[in-house]
Amino acid sequence: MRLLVLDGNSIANRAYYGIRLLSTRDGRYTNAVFGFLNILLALLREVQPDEVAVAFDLKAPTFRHQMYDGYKATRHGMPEELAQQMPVIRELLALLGYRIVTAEGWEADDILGTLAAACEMRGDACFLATGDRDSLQLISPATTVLLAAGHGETKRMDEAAVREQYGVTPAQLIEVKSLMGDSSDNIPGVKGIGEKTALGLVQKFGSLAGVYEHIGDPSIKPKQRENLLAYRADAELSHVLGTIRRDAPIETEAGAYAVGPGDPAAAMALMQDLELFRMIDRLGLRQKAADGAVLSEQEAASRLPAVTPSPFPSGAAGEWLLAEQNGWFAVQGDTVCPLTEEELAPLLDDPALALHVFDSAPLYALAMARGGEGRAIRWDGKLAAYLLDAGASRYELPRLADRYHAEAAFTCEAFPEAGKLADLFARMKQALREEEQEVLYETIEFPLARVLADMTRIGVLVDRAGIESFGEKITALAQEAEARIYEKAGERFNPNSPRQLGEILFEKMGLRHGKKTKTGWSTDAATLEELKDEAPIIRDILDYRTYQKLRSTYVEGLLKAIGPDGRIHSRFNQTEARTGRLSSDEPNLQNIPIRTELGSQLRAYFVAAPGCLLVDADYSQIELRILAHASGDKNMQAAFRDGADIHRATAARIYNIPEILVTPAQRSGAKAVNFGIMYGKGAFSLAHDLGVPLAKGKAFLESYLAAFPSVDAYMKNVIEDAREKGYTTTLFGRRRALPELTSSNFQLRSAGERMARNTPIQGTAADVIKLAMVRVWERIRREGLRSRLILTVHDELILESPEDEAAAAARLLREEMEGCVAYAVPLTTDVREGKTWLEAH
DNA sequence: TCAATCACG
DNA sequence: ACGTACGTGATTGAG
Repeated sequence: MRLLVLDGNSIANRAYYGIRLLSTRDGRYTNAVFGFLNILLALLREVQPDEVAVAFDLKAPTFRHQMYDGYKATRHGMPEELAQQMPVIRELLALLGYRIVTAEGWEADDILGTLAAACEMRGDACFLATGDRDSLQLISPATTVLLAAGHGETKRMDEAAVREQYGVTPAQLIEVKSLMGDSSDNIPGVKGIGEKTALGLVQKFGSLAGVYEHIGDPSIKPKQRENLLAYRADAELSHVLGTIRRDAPIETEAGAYAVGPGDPAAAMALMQDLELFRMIDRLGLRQKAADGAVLSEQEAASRLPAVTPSPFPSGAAGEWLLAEQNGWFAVQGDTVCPLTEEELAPLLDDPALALHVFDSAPLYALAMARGGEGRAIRWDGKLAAYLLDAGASRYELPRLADRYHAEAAFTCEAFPEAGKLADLFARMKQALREEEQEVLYETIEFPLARVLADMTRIGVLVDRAGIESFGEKITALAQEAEARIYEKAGERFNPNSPRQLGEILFEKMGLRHGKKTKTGWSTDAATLEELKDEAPIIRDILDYRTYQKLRSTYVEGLLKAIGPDGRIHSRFNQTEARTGRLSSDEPNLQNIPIRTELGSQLRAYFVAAPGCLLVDADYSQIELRILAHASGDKNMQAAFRDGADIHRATAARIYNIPEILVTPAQRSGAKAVNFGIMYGKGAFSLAHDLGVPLAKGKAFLESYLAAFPSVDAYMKNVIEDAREKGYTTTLFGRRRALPELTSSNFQLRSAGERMARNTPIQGTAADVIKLAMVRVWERIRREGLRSRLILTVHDELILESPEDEAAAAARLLREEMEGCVAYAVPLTTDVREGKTWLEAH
């Protein structure tokens, strides 16, 4: 017989802190629930128990509380985000058939101790799962502790492991703790005695009592002896407080904790409500719920026409749904037709068909690869899903079906039955209408998919030989810097490893360390920059990092990505960024260096095809202009009209002086606030960036907000509005859910507030350039031009144009970009032409 | 697989 | 008292 006992509170705590905060669309937190189930599944796999008990603390004061009032007084209260999830965890466990054990006035670890003792009496094996090291005292030949380590992993602790780690027996851990105390449990211990000393004493004298029997022993230092005698009462009280009890009033009979059938259907419904769709299958709930409902399944089957895959009918017409689920399937009514790519490609431009698809991007790519355009594609469920929840990490049919409660049972193995896809699509269309995102969908998001597919297909030409020779130069520079590093460090190590680098700089060389990271001292550029006057090696490390980055990410990364046509065909992802921006990958062409002279040389190798020019246009200060418009701030709007230089004009308004008198420091201060204001930057970091005292940073921020009062009001309003609604919107109606805004956790809430400030601005800028892209692409086509849209970098569009067409293309680009919206301040662009990206930008 | 770092807007 | 700027993607090292 094997009994598994979980310390429910402790495991929930581990689960909560081990997994980033997850929430449902309507803002209920689920990370602890999810993490708890993860850990439970791992435990079941490892222990293979015959019985399972889950112990929870009851909130009432415990037995040990009553004995010592201060006990646990300093333990932090459970965060609200976790507290909310505790009853859910308990409910779910019960629905899964597990027995929950509590006892009024007793703590979970006392229940663990009691069950372990009962197992020992019977000769059964007991496994205690907890994150609390106190439970190690319960270890015996029959009792093993599985210490939760995070990420569902556990560390198996038995007698040998305790002896190896602490050099004492499990029972002696109580003696150790009564000497050293435990501040998190408010167990006082003996002042001046820490873990090392306590372990040493117990190893030598066996127990607390043994220590006092040999209090005169010469190995005890006089100061320690004095403390031991002075705090003897604390030590003895600690011994009582630290001993886990084994006599809690709970059921201990064999068989009392057998796992019951539970209620799989209700458990599944709860998991769906919590949007933990993956977990449903991992727990095998779908099967169990189905087994329990055989009758209704049969009834359902008798009502629905039996659906068998059939070939796509020749001459088919009208609306078909199309989605990929281990192969492509077309669906119409009750008909389901599997399709190979060969069969599918011609359908994508069939004038008789209207295809409502899930994920149009690969379909456009397929159509274009065969010379088509994908004209039959009329609607894309993946884009709808993105607009309905930009926060989701992935968009997949099975989980969407669950989320929208389409009466679907999509599985990963087979395509859903006919009708279910239609149900899901209909619900998403309805939701788009209700959220007033239809216009955004119709005019921007849907038509953009084809534009992006076209950009990927065309790609951008690069000068391979140029990149290679740049690479050789950089490699040589990197090797030289590396040699200087080894020479100055006096040894060889891997300078790419922040850990090894930290050891050299902060331990061996004794440089003062700044911020810490999770794994050691930070060695990032900002930290090293502060040290560069203290040791010459710093310059070499910073240089090495620069060269290494250029070589690995850019030179090697780009060379790997060049296609047989000499061009790089990056993807432009439409459902990745939560603000509505596009992202680019394989390779990312939106982070090609420009800020340094050396790095920007790479842009010379992005070139126009022979006989062509690159025509590059970028919006000037689009986000600040959107802020000026959205806030309605007349002063900021005037600043944009007044000056060629917005930061100078801003400074002039802050100080109420003519632009000509603005000093460089005033201008750079204004620039920093202009950007900081959109991100929710505080006085602290503003002051830090400007290198001025905190008070000065504060004053700067205040004068700024006084000079632009409507900006101040707008920012406050946008946060408040998002808090009430639970989401924020762009000027085009794009949404982003922000459940963080109602968190009781200061850090989370603050982060939410910064997102609420920034998303409407960044997102609106994304809406604008996306609209411009659609218009540019369609106009080029309409006018029969040979220019092609090839790149976009957030506020920048690049065309590749035949030389004789470049001037017209430049005009078109400017007109469409500047003219696609009419805001209170004009959106202006800088347009340039050149043979390379370096020249054109 | 995650953390640290750094490239861009 | 908190802890200090939004949004991405690629590479590297290390558990």
